[in-house]
Amino acid sequence: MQDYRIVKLSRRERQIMNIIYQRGHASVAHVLSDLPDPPTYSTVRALLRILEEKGHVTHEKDGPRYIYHPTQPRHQAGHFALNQIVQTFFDKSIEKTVAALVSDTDVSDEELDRLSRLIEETKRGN
Amino acid sequence: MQDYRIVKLSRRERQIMNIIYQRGHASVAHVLSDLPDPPTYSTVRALLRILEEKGHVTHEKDGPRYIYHPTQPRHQAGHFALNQIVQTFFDKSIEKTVAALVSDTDVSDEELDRLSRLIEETKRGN
DNA sequence: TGTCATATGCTAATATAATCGCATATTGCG
DNA sequence: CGCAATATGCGATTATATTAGCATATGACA
Repeated sequence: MQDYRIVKLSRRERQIMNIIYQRGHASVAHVLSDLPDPPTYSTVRALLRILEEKGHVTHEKDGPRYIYHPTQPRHQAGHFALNQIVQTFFDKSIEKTVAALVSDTDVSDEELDRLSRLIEETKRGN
Repeated sequence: MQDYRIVKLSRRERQIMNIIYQRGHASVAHVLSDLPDPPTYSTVRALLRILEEKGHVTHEKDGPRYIYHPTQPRHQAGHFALNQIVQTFFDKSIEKTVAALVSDTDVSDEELDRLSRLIEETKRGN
């Protein structure tokens, strides 16, 4: 995986990147409001500055404020993160991972139907 | 989720926990051999000591050496980590997550068949 | 049984992360 | 226009993580 840098993030950096990925993009105020044990506004800005220096995010101006975007596309980061989980907790088994996903909470029958269809389509694609 | 503490792990702590979860349990030497940019043996021991103080691992004696085990069960930690990913990168959608899983690499038709069966069984369980 | 290889116990130093404060700029609006 | 609210720029401090070294114990085996 090209962007192995993501595993080197510190605790706060990681939390912030998660917030930005979850929202797609975010202002300082957004990040602050989503952070657990939130520090001050200044602190968040400092961390975003560092993340930008390291190349994990960029910012654009939206009127008076900065909006931060991840540099690595969401789907790519998602794939990477997901593979990590599969390796670490599910013996590299997609099946075990899916089992955990569907066993989890209230997965509706409609959702399960969509999953069936998804897998059938994948089969045909092969 | 009860064990929200896991998100507070530092970079090295996280790496070490991942190794222990991947292996199930591990000695200092195991952890050291799996760590990227490996530090010294002493360093790994210090980190394991800290993880034990914080309650993330325990150790048992295996002859002359310590074997470290996670305190939170693997499946539980896996569920938690997986949910985080689903929330952060896949809009809380199980379907999108599974799509990423099966689109990824070389998923065999046999694997896809097993997935189909798994989902059918889940439906019946509902 | 003596000795080498490999453990742990404990302590201390250094590097990095996390935090905040003050000065200054910009926007929106009465 | 002028002012309150909300930004950013920059610098400095404190907390935490990361690292390593030395002394000592334990096990395997020639």
